[in-house]
Amino acid sequence: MSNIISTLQNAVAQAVGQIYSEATDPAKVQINTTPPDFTGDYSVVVFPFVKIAKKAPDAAAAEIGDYLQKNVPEVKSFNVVKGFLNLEISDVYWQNFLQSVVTNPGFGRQPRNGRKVMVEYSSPNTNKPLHLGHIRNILLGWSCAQILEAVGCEVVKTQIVNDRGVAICKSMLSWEKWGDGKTPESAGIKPDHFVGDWYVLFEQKSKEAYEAWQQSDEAKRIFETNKKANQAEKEFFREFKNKWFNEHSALGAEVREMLLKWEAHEPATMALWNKMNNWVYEGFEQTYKDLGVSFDRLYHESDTYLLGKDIVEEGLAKGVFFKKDDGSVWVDLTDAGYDQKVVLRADGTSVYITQDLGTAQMRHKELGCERYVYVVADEQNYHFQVLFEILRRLGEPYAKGLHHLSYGLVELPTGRMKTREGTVVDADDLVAEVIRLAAEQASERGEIEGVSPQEKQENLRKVGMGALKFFIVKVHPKRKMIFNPEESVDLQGQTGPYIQYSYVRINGLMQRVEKENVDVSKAGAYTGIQTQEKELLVALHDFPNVIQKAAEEYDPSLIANFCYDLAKKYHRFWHDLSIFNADTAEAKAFRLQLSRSVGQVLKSGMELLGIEMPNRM
RNA sequence: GGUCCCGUAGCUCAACGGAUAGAGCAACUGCCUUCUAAGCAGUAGGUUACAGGUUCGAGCCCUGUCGGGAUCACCA
Repeated sequence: MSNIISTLQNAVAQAVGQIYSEATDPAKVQINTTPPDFTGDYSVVVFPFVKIAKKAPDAAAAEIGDYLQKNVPEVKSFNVVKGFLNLEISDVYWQNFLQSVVTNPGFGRQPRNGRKVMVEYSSPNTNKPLHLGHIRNILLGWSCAQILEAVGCEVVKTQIVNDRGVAICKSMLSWEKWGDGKTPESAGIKPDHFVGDWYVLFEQKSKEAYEAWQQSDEAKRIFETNKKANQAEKEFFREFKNKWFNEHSALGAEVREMLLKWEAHEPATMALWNKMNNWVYEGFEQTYKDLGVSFDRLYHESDTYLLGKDIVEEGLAKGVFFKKDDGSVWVDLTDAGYDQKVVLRADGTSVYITQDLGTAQMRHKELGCERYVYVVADEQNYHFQVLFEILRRLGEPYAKGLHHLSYGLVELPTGRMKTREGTVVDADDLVAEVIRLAAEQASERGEIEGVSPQEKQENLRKVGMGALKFFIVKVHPKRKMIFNPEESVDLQGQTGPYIQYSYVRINGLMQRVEKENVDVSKAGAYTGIQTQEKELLVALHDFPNVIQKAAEEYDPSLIANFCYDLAKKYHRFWHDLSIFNADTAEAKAFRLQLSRSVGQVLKSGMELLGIEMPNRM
């Protein structure tokens, strides 16, 4: 069944061609939904045609409207207000449309189109558990993957684990020195948190050592000789911290030693590294499971950190890179508005971007995707611009399919999350908290009959997670978002549970239809569609377009807003009109079918956001 | 300082260049004898940071200004 929008676009273009003898691109014809205060379902913007028509907007609108009414069977009537042509679509069209939705559970989704896309949406470090920032990253990425699948792409969901380097060595060293052989099991702590605790302890010990060192004569001497004019001691030492760690700290020396042993594959170090990383993976797995996400392919930095050196050779041969006297290799991107950038150190070791170049190439060989989407916070915008620019210059065949899905940082009402100040919101804590609050509010509301304890718990989990996920995913990715923990667990208003509740209402109706064996075949005979019903139909009709747009823009918030809007309209419909007790059998059947469609679309839309629907609440 | 992003109701967020800028939260007021009130309806709240420009029409596009953030490492 064809889309009414494109039908109207074509017809308007045809009308303009016939009446004014001027060709118009149908795709450029603007069709909007008519605002509630006016009569009509869709409105044609006729201003672009007034020049062609050489008439006043109202006159042109009337002529086009007249043509549409005569030539397009779906157009029942029209009216003209201030140059806007409002069209009313026939009930027959809406009846057919409703029927087509009811009989098509996959409404809104496209068949497979043969396009393969990779979405990398998690890249955690293995020294600490996941936090709120990771949650936004993960939810955005997961949702985009679902949306891309819905428009027909084959999606490969990947994770790249930063499992090596200084950070994990700190945790390792800390556990080795002070861990006393404890394990997550013996300590009764979730394994990734266990590892994170040793990292925190390391930082603490290091901080204490640094403060003690600052009292030494050596420190005073360094301060006096190196301080900037008028620089306070406190500020100087804050800036000096990294240098101190690298050049003066005993712990720092030990960490570097451990890193070297790791690079040399020293067996004991490798064993320790494996042990601790496996603890972390075990913990991550639980968190991912709680968040309801999964990956098709895992990459480890320990496997990829040496990649990219061939590319450097290749780039040198192609003249994209150049070598400096000291032997370091650079790329000059100043003509593209960027800087010069090192791609290989003088000693031949890689830098961050070298590794990313290598990984991109390796992954393309392996996966052969058309597009590669990296879901990474916007602090790395520059890095990805540079990375993509280099790959373009190298003539990599997939270069034009690279996309950085950049999202704004998550802040608390009190400002940025800071590890040092302990304001980081832990992912597991947050998940537990939203479910606890859902349970609390449910119990205030009283028991629901006929629900088993397991089912009840399952529904509470869905409601709690629905609140959390919707709160995060409803915000446009690009915007930095303020995360207010209290608001995130709200269950009323513009929230996940509000949408779930409309679904639960529908679910209740459908169960009754089943039980009472209601005959809905008379739905098609219903006449006189009400505005509350029409609103729903128009909204439903837009679902495929919204998915399409969300896919094009990598923007799940469009789906979230769509679902909220549809749920809101359904609640109004529910309140204003009787469904089971409708005046006629036709109205009852129609409203039940309409409800079924709404439920189906809401479920399908929320699924694209990674949000599940409870049966009861 | 260069580059990029963001400034919309007290707060959190919407609005393919289209009609009178919309929701939720918070505040106040109504609506459960009737399909689940996690709902519905109403009141109040705005010079869309500011100044210009482009056009039939600008929150959206262009220029400038002011605020906020990110980034400009041989760190990752």
